[in-house]
Amino acid sequence: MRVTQQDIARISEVSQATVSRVLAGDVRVDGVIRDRVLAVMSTHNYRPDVRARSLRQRKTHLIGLVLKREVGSLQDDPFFAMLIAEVVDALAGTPWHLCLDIAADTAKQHSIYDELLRTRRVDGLILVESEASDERILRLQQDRFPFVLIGNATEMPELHAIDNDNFKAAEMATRHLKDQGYQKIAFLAGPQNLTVTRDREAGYRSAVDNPLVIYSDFGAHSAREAADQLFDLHQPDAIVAMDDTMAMGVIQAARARKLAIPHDLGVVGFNDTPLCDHVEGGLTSVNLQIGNMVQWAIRRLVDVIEEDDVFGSHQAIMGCELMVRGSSIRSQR
Amino acid sequence: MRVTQQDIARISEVSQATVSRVLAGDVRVDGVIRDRVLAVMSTHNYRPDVRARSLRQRKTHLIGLVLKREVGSLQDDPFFAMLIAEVVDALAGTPWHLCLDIAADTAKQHSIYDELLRTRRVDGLILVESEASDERILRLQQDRFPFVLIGNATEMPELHAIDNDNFKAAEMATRHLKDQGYQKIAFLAGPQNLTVTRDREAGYRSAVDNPLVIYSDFGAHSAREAADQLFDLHQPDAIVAMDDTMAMGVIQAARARKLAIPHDLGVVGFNDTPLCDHVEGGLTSVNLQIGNMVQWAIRRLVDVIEEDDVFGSHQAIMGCELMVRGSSIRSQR
DNA sequence: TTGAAAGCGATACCAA
DNA sequence: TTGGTATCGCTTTCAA
Repeated sequence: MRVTQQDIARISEVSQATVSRVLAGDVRVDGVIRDRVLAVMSTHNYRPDVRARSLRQRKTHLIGLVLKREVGSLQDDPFFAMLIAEVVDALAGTPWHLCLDIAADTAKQHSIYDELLRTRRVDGLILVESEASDERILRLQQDRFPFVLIGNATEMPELHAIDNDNFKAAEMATRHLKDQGYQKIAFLAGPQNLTVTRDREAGYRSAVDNPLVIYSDFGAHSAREAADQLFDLHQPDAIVAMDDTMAMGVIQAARARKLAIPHDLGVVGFNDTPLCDHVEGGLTSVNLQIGNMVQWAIRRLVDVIEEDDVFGSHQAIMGCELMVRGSSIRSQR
Repeated sequence: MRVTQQDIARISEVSQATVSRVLAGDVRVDGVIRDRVLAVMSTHNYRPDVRARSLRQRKTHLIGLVLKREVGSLQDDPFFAMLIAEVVDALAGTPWHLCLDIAADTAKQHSIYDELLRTRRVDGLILVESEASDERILRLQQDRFPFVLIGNATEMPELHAIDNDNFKAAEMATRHLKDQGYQKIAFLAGPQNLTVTRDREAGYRSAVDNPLVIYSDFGAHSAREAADQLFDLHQPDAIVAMDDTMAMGVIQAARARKLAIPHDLGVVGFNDTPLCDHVEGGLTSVNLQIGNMVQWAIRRLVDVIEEDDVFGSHQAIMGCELMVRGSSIRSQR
């Protein structure tokens, strides 16, 4: 059997309570006793059982992240890779750990939320790609489960949330293409029901005279099909895509038609993923500072969890930066 | 306060033990009582507390995966993205959840193993990129912690492990280039101390007359530098790279030198990541069936955990397939 | 400063 | 078939 606090107490000839105090760093414990207990702990390689501790302290030190994606479609999405990487990085060295799940559809997501939160598997949740008006959010809020949102929550200022200035980001990307001399700039949007789509579309529209918008699912494949439609119907000379993967779809479609980038077609993506450097000449992309957003979100979430601060609220808007690369530099030609 | 089993018992006017039995689906419970209890549970939205259950059952239903990477370097590695995606996918719909951590160096990794396993945070561990001879493995084995290895463990047949036939995979990739008429095929290897490097190097050497090997760290950047060295010193006309990201480094170096792919340079990578389709013309790559490996590993791990089957052992070798794309098709020219 | 004892919320054994 | 009760390993009053 594994060694418990009870064992340490017996061997150290003190009470279990004292061992617990030593573990907690309680200053009231006599120095001599503390050293003795610590010595016994280390010789017996004792480590407290987090399961017991979780039960007693009502805290698992686990943070949940539920991805909303078709099973199997995750690998093709550098955004999620970045997101996960950033979360894991932010948690490294802290007492917090990440519990990662995936849910294909909304129904599945509901039950995962239940499994994670109602069963108290995790202490809090990071939500991405959720709509603030989402029924789930209301429920979490109502049950006072700690969570933070990465995304637009301006309509519900009482939520903890961080978002990009997606309007400005899209506007910036579009203006850049305009400045480079592109005339007919299209916007390859994501699913229409997402606020992130709506925000960016608005930013795009504000920068262009004759808006040309097409909606598409995420992923290179859907984007490629949408781009083909755009080429067939409207012959744009530049495309702002909702993310780098979709921009890759555009580039694939362009290659198939022998459209030269950036000469015949300018392309801008979002997220500034490693993909951008892999494209020949480079893919211009809007860096959304996902790392900073994640760090903010986690810090906020931990605060809420620790202080039971479910009522106070903060929201933040993260800045963004246009990373100009070859795919949009027409002026040099 | 949240509703406990005690509450359900009181409201249903039965003992807590009976509620527990209903929850466990114990057939001995009277149908009428069971229905009553279930009704009360559902009206009160009761969900058992996994923390209490974990303590009592000595099982958290959490599986640990510790990534060995510099903090911040994860995003650029589609292999890990695939790995994580596959694990999450494989776990979706099961009672198991993933606990994901990262450790920069070996020392950190040690302490994370301790934190995860000795504290009983997870029930078992999936190890990747570990060497079978690794001291950590001996310790885990000695402590009889459930774990499976994704990697070469032929030297320790008592371990649970699954691996590719890396020798054959590299041999296949190299022969393919030879068949395409490439004369001077170099091998861009990973860190020399990894068995995966050694296995693939051996496969490469077996297929080539004048081996030309250079070692490099993982990642596009290091690979690009290594490729530059190769070009400067040996002018190979084809390169087998240890993974797709490194192959991207090779491609970047080739672009800078105006080497046309596949005409002047043939390139093959490993892992068959989404990257392969993003490269113009496509990147030929060895598909290692990571999904199947992960599924095998998890199935095995769960078996070990559930049946306390720490002694019996199985190892498996996964097949592989060369996915031929444009980067290695010289013959058509 | 230390120890005894009461939980945390579940499971499972032993009687009835 | 059901209820009472010990137990999982730890934290935290309450006394001493």
